[in-house]
Formats: sequence, C-alpha cells, structure tokens
Amino acid sequence: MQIGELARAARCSVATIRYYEQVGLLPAPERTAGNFRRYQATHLARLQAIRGCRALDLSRDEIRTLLAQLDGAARDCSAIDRVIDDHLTHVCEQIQALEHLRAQLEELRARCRGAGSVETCGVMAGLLDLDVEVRARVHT
Amino acid sequence: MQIGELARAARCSVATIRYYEQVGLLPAPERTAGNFRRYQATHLARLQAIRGCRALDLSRDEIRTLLAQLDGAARDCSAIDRVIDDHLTHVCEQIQALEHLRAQLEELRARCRGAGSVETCGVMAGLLDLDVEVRARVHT
DNA sequence: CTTGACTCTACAGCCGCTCGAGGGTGTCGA
DNA sequence: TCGACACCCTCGAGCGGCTGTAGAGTCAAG
Repeated sequence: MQIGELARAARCSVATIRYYEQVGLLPAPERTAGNFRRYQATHLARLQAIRGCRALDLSRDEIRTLLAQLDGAARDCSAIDRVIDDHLTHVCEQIQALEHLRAQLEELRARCRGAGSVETCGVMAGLLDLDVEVRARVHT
Repeated sequence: MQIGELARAARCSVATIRYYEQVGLLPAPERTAGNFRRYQATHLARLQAIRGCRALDLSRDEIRTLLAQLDGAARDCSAIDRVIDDHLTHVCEQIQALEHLRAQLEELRARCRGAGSVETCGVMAGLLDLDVEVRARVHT
C-alpha cells in the first residue's frame, strides 16, 4: 500500500501522513526500491486511531500518550482514562469561554440596532469597555 | 508615554504591542532621540479597541476591517455590524462543534468504566470508529 | 519513448503571539 | 565619574497542525 492509497483509506491528505511520520506519531514504513513508502495494515489502524484522536481535538502530546499505552502493552487503562477525562474538562472549559463570548457579542450587537452612523453606533465604543482580563482563551 | 507604560495601561505585553505595530494594527509612533517609541493617548485608545476585539476572538483581518471603519469616517455602521454578526455566527458554530465533541468524549469515556486492561477498555477501539468526516473544526 | 499519475525531499507560510540573544538608553546613588 | 539597574531596541526562531510549493524522481500503460 503506498501513501496515496493510505491517505484515501484514512481520509486525510498525503502531506498529513508525512507530517505524522515527521513528528513521530506514525512509524516510518519500509521503502520500495524506488524509495516509495510502503505501508501495512497496522499503519492504517494506527493512522485511523490518530485521526480519531484529532477528530476529538486531542493534541500531539495527548495522542502520543495514548499510543504509548497501546504500544507498551500497559496492564491497566487508567492513563488512557486520564487523558480523556482531562480533555473532556478542557473541552467543557472551552465551551464555557465561548458562551461568555457569545453573550458579549450579542450585547455588543444590541448596542447598534439601526443606528446609522459609526459615531452613534456604540459598537466601537463598546469594544473599549470589554473586560480584557476575562479574556476567553479559546485557542489553547 | 513609552511602551512599557502603554503595555501596563492596556494590560498586554510589550512584545504584543510591537507585534501589532509590525502587522499594521497599531500605527508606528514617533521616536525619541534615543530611538524609544513615544505614544500618545490616541494610541492607547486604539490599542484598547484592539485588545477588546481580541477578547472577542476577532482575527487580525476582522480587526483591520473594524479599525478601517473608524479611520475612514464611514457614514454608516453596516460594515461593523456585519463583522460582528459574522463572528457571532462563527462562535455559535464553534460551540456546536464543541458540544458534539463533548458528547463523543463522554460516550468514549463510558466505554471504559472500570475495565482494568487496555484490551478490554474499549476506549482505544472506540477511537477507530469515530466519524472523522464530521470532524469538529474547532480551530479556524 | 512518451505521457501522466504518482511519489520523493526540503522549505516557506498560516495565526497570534512569546521568548531569547545581544546590544543601547536613561536615571539613580556612591 | 562610575556602576547598577530598569527599561528599551532589533532580529530571528519557536509553538501546533498542518498546507502548499518547487524541482526532481518512479513506474505502469499506450
């Protein structure tokens, strides 16, 4: 199986696969005589797991932790659970931050409501009053 | 007012201010004889507006659009409203994507529930089944 | 022998900063 | 006059998770 076929099977781009190899998520496969990567079924399974993790928005490091548990034949799954739990907490925090953001945006938009001019609009003025401390850190 | 004082007033870092200047959000101020930046009150107002926008997670380009409206002495505020509306829509989409993510994570975590070993845990197996197509594009 | 689909490496770019190195400036007190 | 110290300067690299480009090589079919 060469890289394009693997990419189609895992529904990701060829560049993404090479990137995963580069950062050590996907093991480097054997090469053909012409230096093409040749993948086995195990690679597809691992790539699908990685894509699943990314679909859950897990970071590179979190994914590495999970994969290491698989590889290490760990006796219990507590480390796996911890990664999932931590990430769940993180996702909930992000949701809360975004809800806060939405409320602020709605409040801001309400300040305009048909005011014609920039001066009377109140949106730009409202920007100055925002509580920058309670910054919604959406991207982490 | 030099850069450190401005940074304290706007509650951001000195490096951030230099970055905003570099990318054209904040106009380059005058310099002292010793090549230090010297800011006026107008710079603080503009910086606070930028920080307000960032607190709402507006992008560089969205902020540029808003600031251009301010600078251009535009007659009506429809462009401003459009930026806010579009961003609000975007934030709502992000929230929905994250809710979907949370549901998936909770479902995944439920698969373990005290299974001791990695093999019987079901979490790793669950990763393979995730609908990668409906990928929650949280970061845009 | 050529065409065309595929592959290779290496590097730059995106965003919104943040940090570090290696220097200069300006105001104190001793 | 010297040194200590806080502040400032520029330049360049780094983060994550890719994406895109350039320029070259591989391989099967016609």
